[in-house]
Amino acid sequence: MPVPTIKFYVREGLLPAGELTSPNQATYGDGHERRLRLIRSMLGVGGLSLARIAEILAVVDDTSQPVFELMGEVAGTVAAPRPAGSGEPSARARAEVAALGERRGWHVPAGHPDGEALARTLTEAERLGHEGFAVTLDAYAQAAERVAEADLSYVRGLGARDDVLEGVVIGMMLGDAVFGSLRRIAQAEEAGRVYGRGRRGDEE
Amino acid sequence: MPVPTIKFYVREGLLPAGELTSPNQATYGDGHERRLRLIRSMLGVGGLSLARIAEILAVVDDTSQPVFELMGEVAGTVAAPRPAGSGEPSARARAEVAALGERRGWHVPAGHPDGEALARTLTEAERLGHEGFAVTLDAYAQAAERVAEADLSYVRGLGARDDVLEGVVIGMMLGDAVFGSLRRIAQAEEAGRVYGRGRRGDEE
DNA sequence: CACTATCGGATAGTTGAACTATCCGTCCGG
DNA sequence: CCGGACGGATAGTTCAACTATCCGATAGTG
Repeated sequence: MPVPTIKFYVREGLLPAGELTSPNQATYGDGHERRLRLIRSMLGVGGLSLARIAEILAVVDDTSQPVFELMGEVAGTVAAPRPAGSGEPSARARAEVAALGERRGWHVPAGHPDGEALARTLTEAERLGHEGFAVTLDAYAQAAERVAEADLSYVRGLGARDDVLEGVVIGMMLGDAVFGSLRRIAQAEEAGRVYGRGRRGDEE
Repeated sequence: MPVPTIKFYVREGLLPAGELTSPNQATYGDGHERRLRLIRSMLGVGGLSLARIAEILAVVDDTSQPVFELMGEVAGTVAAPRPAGSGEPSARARAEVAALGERRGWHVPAGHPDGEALARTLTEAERLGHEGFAVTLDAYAQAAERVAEADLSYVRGLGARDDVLEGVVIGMMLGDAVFGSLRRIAQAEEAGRVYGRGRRGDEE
């Protein structure tokens, strides 16, 4: 890890400065290394911007609140606010989201950030002529529930506050990456089943 | 859509030039608009780079192969080759991936691109002190299978070749975005169930 | 038929994010 | 006691994705 980069992160407020032992000598500890690794992972695996990383770290470092209030906060902060096309979701997409919430017994009130994000994505699908994509929503939702269960039970197994928050952040990022890979494998598998040996490369 | 941007896309080979009717007049059609919309969506919702978009479009435009051979190709091209940390996956991660493939009856030979990507992500988890994250793999894999089924059955409902390929591309991107939103909603829901009203914002 | 606004094509400049290099003054270590 | 590493500040670099300007030709208007 190049030194100038670390200096840069300190300047940007992502990494606390070391303890000054004298005007030009500072000492770094375990926490610094851990934090640095976390930053690099969010950047690499998570694909987050430094600005977003700074927000997340701010939440993680705010010790003034109980842990589980913060969890949702962190999860929400991890959620990427993609440009996602134009802007406002269509009424139809909103209705679809509301209906889905109803079916699954979810609490997704109007204006819920993730609900809105979902509606915007569905609106984008409509604009692309794929309004039928919404038929997959229930299967996706079931899958999401299963993953969320696994996530939560993993997080519950973590001990201290810092570990939990970091676990949420990391679980969010790694989970996305892991699921992406698994999804592609499963798709290839399914395509093979449906269409008979749809091979991907020259393997097997 | 600003004209200079379109010119730029044409220069980059993302968008075919219009039919030249005279040295300085060209005509654009339906396909151009459709293509442009697709590009903007990959850029926005999918968060892909122009370089990657160009690769994907090249595959979509290559009419020399049967449709379902191309499907896996497109899916693989959509897969983001994140820096994902250092480089080589750990032996342990590889073993974990192989074991998972075994349990699920998947064909994931050594060197399979998505298998490797998955192993790299798990290696990253280890480096972050979360080797236990792997216990969630089976739940994730089940969820991935469910999603893949839904994806495939959606794609089967599309008619012509172009529609199918575009559907794969779009389904991949939209699916990721949709699943991300659903996952966060489901997590909040699950957190609420497990910890009792873990609220997210000031709603409800 | 003249004339100007517009188009296609090419070249060059801008913006923002994430670094990277240089400089300067201090102080630790040999 | 002195050379070289360190902390801090400032400025420069690189890359991606645009954006603006210029040029010559032509299409459409009067």
